[in-house]
Amino acid sequence: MAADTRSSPAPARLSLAEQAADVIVTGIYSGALKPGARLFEKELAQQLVMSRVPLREALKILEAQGIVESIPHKGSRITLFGEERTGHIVEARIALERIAVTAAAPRYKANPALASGLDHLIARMESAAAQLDWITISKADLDFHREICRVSGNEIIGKLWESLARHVFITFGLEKRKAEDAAALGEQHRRIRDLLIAGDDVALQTQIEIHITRIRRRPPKA
Amino acid sequence: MAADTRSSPAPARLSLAEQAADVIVTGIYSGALKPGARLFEKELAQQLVMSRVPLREALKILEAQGIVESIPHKGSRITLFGEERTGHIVEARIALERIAVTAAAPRYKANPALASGLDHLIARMESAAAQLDWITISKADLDFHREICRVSGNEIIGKLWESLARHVFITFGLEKRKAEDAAALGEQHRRIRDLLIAGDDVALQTQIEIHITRIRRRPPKA
DNA sequence: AATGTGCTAATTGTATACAAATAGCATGAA
DNA sequence: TTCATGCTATTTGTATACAATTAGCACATT
Repeated sequence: MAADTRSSPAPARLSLAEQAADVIVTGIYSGALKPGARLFEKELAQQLVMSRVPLREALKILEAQGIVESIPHKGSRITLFGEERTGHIVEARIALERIAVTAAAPRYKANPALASGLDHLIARMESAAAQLDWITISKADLDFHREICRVSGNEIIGKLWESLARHVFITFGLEKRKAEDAAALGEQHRRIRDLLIAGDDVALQTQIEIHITRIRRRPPKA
Repeated sequence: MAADTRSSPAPARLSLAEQAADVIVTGIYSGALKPGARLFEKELAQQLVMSRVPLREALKILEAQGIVESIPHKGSRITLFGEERTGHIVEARIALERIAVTAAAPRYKANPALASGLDHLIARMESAAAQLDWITISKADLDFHREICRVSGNEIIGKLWESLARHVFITFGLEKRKAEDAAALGEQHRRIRDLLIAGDDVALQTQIEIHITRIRRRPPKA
């Protein structure tokens, strides 16, 4: 059999608990699960077609990441995402991504071929933007930044990013979406890509901050 | 009955899984569990006097935080803490704590009474230092920085800190300990405390970086 | 000898069953 | 009416039992 036809089973690289965590987060993104809502284990488990054991593992993961808040013997609820929290997420994101690009830039400069990973994600982002497929846009956007973290080689930043990315993803779901925003994404990310290859750290720092902050206060003229 | 005599049971603010996670991390700190070692669920569970269910929840938490690495159907092992990783932890810590102090400083300046929380922790740190009680020193040290995160009001930073703090704690356990280091801790932290109340952000930024970096390259003269 | 194959033991993954704690409501007394 | 008390139903927490996957070893084949 051919080596990479990848037929049926697919070795399952993610545990059931992690898959459940993803489904829950996507549910929050899509609005099916609302911030502040209580999560009943039995109910959620049968919705996800699994028993309570792996579901509880998923809840523990999400609790460690701050997506869910639990009180022993009282249950879990989805963390509230207010104005203030959204601001905190942006702040943390800027801090994290600044280190990531600073560490990654020399590697991209030394080996520009690494940028192909970013190019693929930009392409995916743009094709999704053409159809206003927001969830694919959001995921590709976060994957772009995850890729930078990966290339940076700093695994700690990578782990922290995994937590933060879920928060960012959820805020993406909460935003009002405008077609013009989608159209601008490709250019935004391409600029970051180019600065990474150029290795211009100073420009990167400001560009990252603009890019992350952009979403909230957009220019008046559009 | 008197309101705060807090007799026997104590409402259990932490789930068994979270307690288990703490015990495991402390085990790594103390050297009982070694980085790279595989963790067998059955064995660990009976050592901690619990069943595999809450233990697995603990492992999921630790995996989300990067303390443990798991592969489905193959098991979990403690993440390796090499030179490189230690450096990454320091980098991430500087980035996180910089935002924390920047956000917290105005609050300390506006309300200096908040600093009493820090003072208590410094006191605990110094009394532990007098006896070279390293684990208490380490915990108080991290509690000091956790307190700053708390006062900053940024809950995202708080969550990320919880992950990072466990890494830092473990590196504390791996360090060679010298009495002179213990003696210097009080002064180090008191300086940060003072700058927070003064609200001097620029000085704080450099002081935090020095403080965090200190541990690794110490001055030649002592 | 080297390699491949099948069996067995060990380990992880999941479901079910049961214990403990909580919350809501009804009941009753002040 | 208001507050306290106790019962019941719901929900979470944990243990045990079983299924599925993996790893190691013996054995056979080339």
